[in-house]
Amino acid sequence: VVQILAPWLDAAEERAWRGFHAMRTQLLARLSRSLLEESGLSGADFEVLVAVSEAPGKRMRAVELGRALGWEKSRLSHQVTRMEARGLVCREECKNGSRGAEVVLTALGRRTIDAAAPMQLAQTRANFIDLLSPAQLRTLAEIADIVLEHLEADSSG
Amino acid sequence: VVQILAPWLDAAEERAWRGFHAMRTQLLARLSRSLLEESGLSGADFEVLVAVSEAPGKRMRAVELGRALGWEKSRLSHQVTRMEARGLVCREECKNGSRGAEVVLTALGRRTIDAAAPMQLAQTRANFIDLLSPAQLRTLAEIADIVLEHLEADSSG
DNA sequence: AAAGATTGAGGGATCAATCTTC
DNA sequence: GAAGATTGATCCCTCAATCTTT
Repeated sequence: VVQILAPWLDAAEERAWRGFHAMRTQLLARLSRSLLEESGLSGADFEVLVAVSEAPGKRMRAVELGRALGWEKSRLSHQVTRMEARGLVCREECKNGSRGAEVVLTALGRRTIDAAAPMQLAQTRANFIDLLSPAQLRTLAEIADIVLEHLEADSSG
Repeated sequence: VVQILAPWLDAAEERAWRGFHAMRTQLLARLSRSLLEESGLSGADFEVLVAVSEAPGKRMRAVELGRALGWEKSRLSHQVTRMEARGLVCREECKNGSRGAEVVLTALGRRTIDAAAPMQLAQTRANFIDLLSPAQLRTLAEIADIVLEHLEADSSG
């Protein structure tokens, strides 16, 4: 979101913030581009397929899926509509009680995610994980924990 | 882009990658939401206003602006069209030679960015920078440098 | 009314095609 | 032809409104 807040940040702060901003932007662009080229999937498609393919029975209630991904229900609904049109998943009525739908992986969806996941992993390693030392990875995880904890506390408190 | 690549990542790698992914997503959501609520600007609006407002004469050639932001020309064109409709910037023909347009900050654009920038800085501090130690900021900057250098080398080589 | 889900509109990002000026 | 810029199509995301079932 931010570019130049320079006058009010010291040099070290600015370097960290700008770096984070640029890395976030460019790494995401790289990974989502390669995913799209190699597998024909958007990042959102991929996340849905991974979540559903790991669920027992390769099916998941829509409301659960939304929670797992941290998505709004309308976003999930639109996304599933697009993916259903392409044959990657289908909707089925929930077994017990008719309130709620389930998202079910199709055979095509299964094949697609099985082919895409190893490639995406390789890209993630090559462009990120394997470039960093164990200490750097540890610090990054710490940073994420701190920031996420703050965001949660702040929104629920 | 990625959620669960767990089987092929060790615990430390997974923690760092998942943490980065979640932090990237949620921090961006928080900052862009507060920017929109407080100033009526999207992240893209903000970046354009900051860049133009810092240029000499509060004006900037479109091609330069695109380079500075790392945007495609069509993205910039669409964005400027929307911002022009809202009166935040306007287009003018380039002084020397008629090839190329300039994007010029309007009085409204000036007022808007002057009001928005301090709030956005405060949000960035409160939700990110001020939560981290100098050592953590330093490591994050290092990580960003490594990853960005790799991405550049990889795309140009 | 509340929970689960869908829909439509509108901003946003990317791609391919186009147009103009040099 | 190449650089600078615009346009239209399409997908993605958010919001507000709606619909259904309990």
